[in-house]
Amino acid sequence: MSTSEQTGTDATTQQKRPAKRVSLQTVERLSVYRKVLEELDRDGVENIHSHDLAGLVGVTPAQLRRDLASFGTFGNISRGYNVYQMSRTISRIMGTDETQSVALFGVGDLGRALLSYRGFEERGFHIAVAFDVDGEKVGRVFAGRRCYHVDHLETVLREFDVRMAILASRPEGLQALVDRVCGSGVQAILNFVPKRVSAPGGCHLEETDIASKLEMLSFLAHTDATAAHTASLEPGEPAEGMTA
Amino acid sequence: MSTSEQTGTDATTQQKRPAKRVSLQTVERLSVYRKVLEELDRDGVENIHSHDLAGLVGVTPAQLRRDLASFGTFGNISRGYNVYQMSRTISRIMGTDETQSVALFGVGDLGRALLSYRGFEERGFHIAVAFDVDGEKVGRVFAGRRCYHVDHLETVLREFDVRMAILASRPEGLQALVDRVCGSGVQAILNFVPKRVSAPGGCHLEETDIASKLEMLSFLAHTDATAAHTASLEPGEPAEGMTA
DNA sequence: CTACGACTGTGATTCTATTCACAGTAGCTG
DNA sequence: CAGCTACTGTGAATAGAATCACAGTCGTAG
Repeated sequence: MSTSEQTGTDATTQQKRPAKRVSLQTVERLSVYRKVLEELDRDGVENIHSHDLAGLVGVTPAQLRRDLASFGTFGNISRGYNVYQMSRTISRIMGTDETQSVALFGVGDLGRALLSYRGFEERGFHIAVAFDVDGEKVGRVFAGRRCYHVDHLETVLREFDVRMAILASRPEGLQALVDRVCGSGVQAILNFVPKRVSAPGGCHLEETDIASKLEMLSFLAHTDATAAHTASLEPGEPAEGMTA
Repeated sequence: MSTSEQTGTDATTQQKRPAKRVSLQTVERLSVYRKVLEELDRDGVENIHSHDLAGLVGVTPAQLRRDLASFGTFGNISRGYNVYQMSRTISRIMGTDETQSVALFGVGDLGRALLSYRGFEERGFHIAVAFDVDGEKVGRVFAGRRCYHVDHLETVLREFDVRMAILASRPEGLQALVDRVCGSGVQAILNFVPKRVSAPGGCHLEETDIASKLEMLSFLAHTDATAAHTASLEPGEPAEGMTA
């Protein structure tokens, strides 16, 4: 939403490669493909056809093929896609073929959980440093990562060559934090704090509101508990006047 | 995908109320609207126009109006929408106007973080019970919630009248767990475990893969670091042969 | 060596979501 | 009380994503 501005004033107009514009939904699916492909690779599968892989990840074969085709030609006809190769290629597309340093802001309960989450390393991310404002936490080491005071983020971020950040702090002053972080070379931010912030141009920001997911699920559960998939309000409440 | 079948053979063909089909994206936005509306309500704002609210949440006024209109008529012309009323109405639509009991599976780092997360209660969710398989954890109380052994989930879930569940366990045997949970009256599951599972009919399942979000951000950061928004593969790697 | 079967990549099509734009109306002003 | 302003709700238009369906190709089998 905040990441979709970008006027089409692309300098290099005459490109050889397809260079299509790729939707975020495609990228999201790519991530799933890669996850499944790695499992397949571990199981020793070498090649797979589009409709088999599509079945495993829960999309249509056509969609899978189109997703992949946005990045060029992948598959060998009548042998399908090479599992290992394709997994590597997707990693390269996403920039996760080499481990990237990530900074964590906020060493509360969630922050600590993220620090000890094993899933990041094997997906190409390494939380290199943590930040907090709490004097109790600053200076300590959590799961192998030192916690610095937010005041020094500019220096520390550059020192560790951090390009991505995760926000798991208190909501107070979050926007100011985002601005500073973006100003220090961070290009992408994953925000767990349930507070709306916006990133300056050139920096991508992704919200992850856990409670919001629950709300969606609650809606789904409630709606098809009553009507099958039609949601309407009971006729008794058109939200009138009440203007104090 | 699995929730979009439903032929239009609606019994009550002559409905007064709109009863349109609502997309998940709309619901996701509703959740954001409500969050912002509650902030506004706390700040004492009583009414707001579509374009002001739209500006705050980052959508177009037209989209906001249409989202709301899928559920009936909300707004007072030339006074806009009543903040408090609308917030309540959205809660009612999502079924979060009354607190719902949620079960947590897996009391690892993430599970404990979720247990101590304060955001749930104020959004209408209460993690009532926790489950684990670890003998060290079963029987203990975490942040006020008792941890039961997964073996007894059927009894405990019914006892606490749980309709929603959060998965934060180990990936082993996850599908079996999902099946049992769904068989015990749970209608919606939020899955944090990075493993693909499917829910039986009538039960909704939502994936939340944190690493996947980072991958998306990594992609975005890498692509507009090179070309503005066009992503292509370097010409050197068409993923040929290599079939061992 | 040739003919067949099956798969990928992609133009064309359908379906869905978003935006535009305006009719209709509530409140305000003089 | 009449006229004006500015808003909502919604039909129509547009943009975008998913699917269909087939041309072209590769491997295989006889």
